Amino acid sequence: MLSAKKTPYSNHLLTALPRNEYRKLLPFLKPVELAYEEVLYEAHGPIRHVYFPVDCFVSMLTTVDGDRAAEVGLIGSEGMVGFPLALGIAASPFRAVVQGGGTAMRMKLADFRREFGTSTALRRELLLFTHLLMIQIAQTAACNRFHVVTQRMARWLLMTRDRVHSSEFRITQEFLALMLGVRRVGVSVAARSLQERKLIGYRRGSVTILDHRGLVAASCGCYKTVKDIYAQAQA
Amino acid sequence: MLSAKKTPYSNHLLTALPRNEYRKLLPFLKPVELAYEEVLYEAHGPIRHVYFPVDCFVSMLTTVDGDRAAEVGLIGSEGMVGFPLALGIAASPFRAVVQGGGTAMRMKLADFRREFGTSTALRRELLLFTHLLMIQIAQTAACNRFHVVTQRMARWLLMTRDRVHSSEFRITQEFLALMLGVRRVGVSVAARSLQERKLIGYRRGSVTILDHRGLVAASCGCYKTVKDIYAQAQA
DNA sequence: TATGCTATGTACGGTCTCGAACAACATTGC
DNA sequence: GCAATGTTGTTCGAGACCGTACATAGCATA
Repeated sequence: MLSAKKTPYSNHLLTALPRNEYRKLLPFLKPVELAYEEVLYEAHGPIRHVYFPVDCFVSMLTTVDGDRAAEVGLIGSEGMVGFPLALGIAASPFRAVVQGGGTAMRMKLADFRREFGTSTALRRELLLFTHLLMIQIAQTAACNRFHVVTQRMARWLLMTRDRVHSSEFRITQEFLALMLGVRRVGVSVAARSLQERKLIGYRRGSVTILDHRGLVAASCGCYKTVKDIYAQAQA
Repeated sequence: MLSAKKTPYSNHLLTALPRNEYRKLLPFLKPVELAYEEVLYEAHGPIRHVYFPVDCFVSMLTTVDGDRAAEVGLIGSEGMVGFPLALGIAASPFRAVVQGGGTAMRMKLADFRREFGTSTALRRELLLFTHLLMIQIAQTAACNRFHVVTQRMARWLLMTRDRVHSSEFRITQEFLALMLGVRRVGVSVAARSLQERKLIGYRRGSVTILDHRGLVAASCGCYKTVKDIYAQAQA
């Protein structure tokens, strides 16, 4: 563990609800510890619980050609894993894998459906979040098309930082390569490039962002574009 | 015009509605002719009308780095342009450009909002479509990462065929390059490759799919993956 | 301390795509 | 007919990334 104390952060979707609606949900929310690499949903698999990340975050992966996979979206405390339920779908189109281990608030499918049906505020929040996630995915599509590994890696590190609320986090180059859909060698080279520019530091299995602004400059505009849209929508 | 007669096709979202709900919408639906390259929404621009394509189709484009753009999704008669309204958002995150000119049913924003609020079936259909579009966008993200121009071009041609319900359609290599986010030269080479394999034919500004199955084989699996998901969901 | 296992570094030739420039051809209007 | 415009074909060197293989370094356990 990198920090001894629990982070004071909570889930943004929940805290944005009116107080009485939030109270109404509380009995059905159960804090759970999610472990690194834990699979919450398989691709096309059933959604039995929804998760509101608190200090962890989750990758959404799409598979192509049977085996290869690429990350299409990242969900942290700004959202909910299980968003397809907001569209009335109880199956996850993507594989959902826990990246940064930590706490999340979990709710059973049946409870969620009932509360979702009765809470206008929850519906509004969740549909807005789904909209934002869609934008993130679309930006990833364009980003994958135009930007080089180093830029995409910088973007990923920044997005992760925003979701774990920490400049240091555990991640191996191998895993990062899986997320970015490139060879580990590519990550290795990109990481060294960022390190030589003193933007990040890394040791076996963990990365530290040393120069946030520099890293933003080294990343593609996709980071800032999406972040600004999120910030504006959730203001 | 490639065909003298009007196609008998209609919009799937509308025809899937219960008859009485469809009748209720009819007074507010106005058929309009959409022209090639017409811009329905600017990126981040307001949505003043929604469009249910009948025999035309529309590209959703995301901009990066200020100028470059890439297509992230294609909407035809299986859906509705203006889907963000289903999520309660009246601004389009993407630029929406008419690709294949033709007919669409248009509805004013205020009318749509009112009907959307009262029709359970319309809500369900639209949310399902939004879910499918999300999957298409995510698949595009992965596809952009892993597949070469020829495969992606084959996929695009097949997706377009499905949406215009015709094996021949007007498209220049220049425009196709914009959609795929590559140079025109890349499209030129890919097109010739497909032509030499007798999968497509093309002349100045128009393409014909000669061998559908062969083209599917030449495309990446992304085409079939997404198509199967659409087919299953709309069965 | 020795032994594995995991994580990272480095090297190689090959392929795809890039940006740029120029040539050839088709279509339209004068 | 000619000129202007729009569409497609071809070439060049450069760069990014691929797949693969092998070497080194950190960490855990016995």
